[in-house]
Amino acid sequence: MSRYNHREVEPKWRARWADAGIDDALSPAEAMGKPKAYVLEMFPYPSGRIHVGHSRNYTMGDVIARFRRSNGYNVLHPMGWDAFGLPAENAAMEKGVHPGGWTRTNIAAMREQLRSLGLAIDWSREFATCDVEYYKHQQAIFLAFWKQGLVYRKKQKVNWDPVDNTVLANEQVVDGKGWRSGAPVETRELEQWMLRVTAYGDDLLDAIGALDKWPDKVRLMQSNWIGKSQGARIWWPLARVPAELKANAPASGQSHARDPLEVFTTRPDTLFGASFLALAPDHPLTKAVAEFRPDVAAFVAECARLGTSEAEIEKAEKAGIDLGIRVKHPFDDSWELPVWAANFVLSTYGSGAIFGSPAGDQRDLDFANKYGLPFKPVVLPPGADPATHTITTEAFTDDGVIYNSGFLDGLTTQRAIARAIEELVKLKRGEATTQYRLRDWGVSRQRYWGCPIPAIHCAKCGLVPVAETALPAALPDDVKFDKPGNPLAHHPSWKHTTCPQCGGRAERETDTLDTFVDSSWYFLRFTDPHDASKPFDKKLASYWMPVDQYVGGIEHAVLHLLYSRFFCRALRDCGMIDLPSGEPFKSLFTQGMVVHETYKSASGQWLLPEETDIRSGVRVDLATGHPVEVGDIEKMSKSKKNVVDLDAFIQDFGADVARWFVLSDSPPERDVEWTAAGVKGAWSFVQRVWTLVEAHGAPAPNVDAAPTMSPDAHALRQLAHRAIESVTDDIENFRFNVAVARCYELVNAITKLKDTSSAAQFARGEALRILTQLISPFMPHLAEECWERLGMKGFVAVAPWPKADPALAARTTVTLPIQVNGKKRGEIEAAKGAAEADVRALALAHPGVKPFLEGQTVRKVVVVPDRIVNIVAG
RNA sequence: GCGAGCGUGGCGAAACUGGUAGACGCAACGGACUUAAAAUCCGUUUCCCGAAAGGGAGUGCGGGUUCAACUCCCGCCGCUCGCACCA
Repeated sequence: MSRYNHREVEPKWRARWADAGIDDALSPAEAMGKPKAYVLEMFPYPSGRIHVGHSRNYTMGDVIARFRRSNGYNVLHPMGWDAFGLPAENAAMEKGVHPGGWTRTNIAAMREQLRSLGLAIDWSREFATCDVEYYKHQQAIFLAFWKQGLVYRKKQKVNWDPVDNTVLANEQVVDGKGWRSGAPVETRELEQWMLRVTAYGDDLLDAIGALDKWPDKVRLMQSNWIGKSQGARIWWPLARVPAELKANAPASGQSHARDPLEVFTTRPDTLFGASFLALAPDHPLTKAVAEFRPDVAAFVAECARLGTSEAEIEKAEKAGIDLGIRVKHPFDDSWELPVWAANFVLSTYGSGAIFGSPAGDQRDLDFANKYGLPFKPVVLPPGADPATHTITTEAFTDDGVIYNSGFLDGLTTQRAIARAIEELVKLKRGEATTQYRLRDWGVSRQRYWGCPIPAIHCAKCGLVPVAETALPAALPDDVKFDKPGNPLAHHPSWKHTTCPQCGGRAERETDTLDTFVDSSWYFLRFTDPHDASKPFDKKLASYWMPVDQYVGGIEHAVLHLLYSRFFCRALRDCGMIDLPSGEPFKSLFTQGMVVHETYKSASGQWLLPEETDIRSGVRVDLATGHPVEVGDIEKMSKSKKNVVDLDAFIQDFGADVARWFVLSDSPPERDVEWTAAGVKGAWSFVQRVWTLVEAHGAPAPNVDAAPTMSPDAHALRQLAHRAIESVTDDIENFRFNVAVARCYELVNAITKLKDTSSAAQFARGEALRILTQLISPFMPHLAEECWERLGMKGFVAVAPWPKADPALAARTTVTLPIQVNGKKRGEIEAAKGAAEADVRALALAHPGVKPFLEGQTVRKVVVVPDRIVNIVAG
């Protein structure tokens, strides 16, 4: 008997599939009424090589794609490359290679790796976002959005590295310093290109309700991100301001020295509990005061220093400074409150100012306690006594009844909010408003390796779109990374052009687009990937969209998904696609990571798993023989070296073992730990399946065997048909680990059947064919080899998915556990659907039950049909 | 701080709308085959008492609802994830 040789078998079948073109999607016409299924995994960034951890995401999508194909769907399952981005430029600076060349090399390597996994991907549709054939259409889309009023320019704060002369991404700021230069990062305002996502804010929020095939977690994260809150804006008239502020103010027009201070609140009901106003450190009024007060200037600088990383702000203790300004309470002109600047007020939300109502907000209370500001409770918790209720260090933030609050006394929180707003409107001191956390999307990046923004700066005409006929605005190849800043801006000739309107000399925009733009419509391009004249054909996109199953990591739960949802709405409204809902992804699955132990050598270096081995129970460093420190189990990552290389693994064990392993054991949404023992289990399963199939071969089926079938053989047939039902259901519901367990059960049952009669041979052959089909989405190469060995024609990959024979899958008898007072005392076999009275009689007469009923009165017998019997006695 | 989720054998886990807790895999142990080992095959394996038959306990802890709770409710403890202190 020959051992299964994956090194021969796997490439053989991949070549045959490719020759037959079975993985290519059919056009709508060729599909001839087949339903469509668009299955997509989030496309990868071509960072270099892939490790086994990456394979899980693609394998899950592949199982779904293959399963749909077997069930008669016209499947689109494409792959491409999210190929623009920072790492390529870093490589250019560090290794002196061209970002394009580096990216292409990586793509070539990763394509081969993905191919070797045996994924049923339509490679004819492959593209990379750095292909000019892709991004020129992105520029067209940008121009369409511009026409639609969704594009504008605005000054925005950025992290500026004064040494490298460049804008830094948040991840490039380490401890407030530039990662490369080490210089303290400055905040600068730059004119940035913006996309008006907020135009769709309400729709993006409301539509989340209809995304019923998305994880609740992601839906929640999306709605928190959009963050709609109802409340009021309130104007607080200035009562007293420092003389310097007045002196610096212009004589007329708007001025912080005269205009009321605007504050947003969701709790206008607590206005009578107000004890101070607090402004963000970069609020215009704070800055105005800082101009003549060194202590305020120092405070602002201190906040800016801490402010680069959100985590640091979070840990920072509440701090503030009195600005020497007094305002009048909106309900009582004689009541004056101090205005402070405080580090916990965000300039980017609302108006960058709050009123502090310490008894009803923990942050305000902490702040008031720290600086000795007064406070009084105004919300009475349910059941509390107004005479004794006090607040000291813990604020009461829930709903209650308002007191100590003049005309609001006695109202519930909700009614008091409405009443307070009514009064504010009457006094012209405020109004109801809706506030969003969602901000417009800044898409400008001052970098080379991205899609150029198709705009021209003309001294005469101002900002002018590049003419559509002049697209693409292609990236120049001859760029240098030898000096700081954006290479596009340094290029000697690229930016010089003529104005499309006046024909005069003008300059190209040198900003490129955020790579999230690239990934916001790639799934549309896959529907029509080679269209030279437009981004995609409206009919094709409308046929394939939405993506029926999207699979990816939870790390994209907010931005990528939100931007894609925005793009689809905007494209719909530009008339480019028929997608009434505007929703790109019908069903979303977020998969868990592959994790692995980490190893550190005696000298503190991270070690690759293959650089270690277990010697007499202890894991040692192969280079030195010293024991290694076994660290935490973490997500596979290059930096911790806890990765298993895909090529080496496939060479040793085969793609099928990797695919089977990453889907075994752990539920797909949870992390799975990669272990040598687990690999061994998957490997021996492959061998077991092959051994069974090999031994059985392809005997002529004995069709009239059934009447003389032994009970064991019949039981195998039943189990096989039940396995069809279960695995089908499990794949449908993303329970791959359970599907795997069912396949093990089937193999165990086939192994156990020792009967060699021809009827048993028939049952065994049937079970093996079923097994082969059930494992085919998981281990496609092995399945093809088995299919052939079993004498079947054609590819198992395209064979119709098996259907369970209801007569065999159905259960005729059931085992009913008998409980006495909830404790199991025996069980009986009964016909399915047996009469309740019969079951009750059998249960009461059961020998295991009787002793427990002696001397007891049977008070009740609960019979749950086909489930359980519980006798209540006492 | 806020929000969400999770907690089941030595380990990864299963258990449909409340109905036999621990399917399946790994590890471990025993056996067969082998000169031996690996591989493979056959068993055992939640814990405690017991030679066995059998009994008792058991799904983080404490309560509750129910004939019946891993599942539902209340209160704790622990862990993980997300976040922009969102006023």
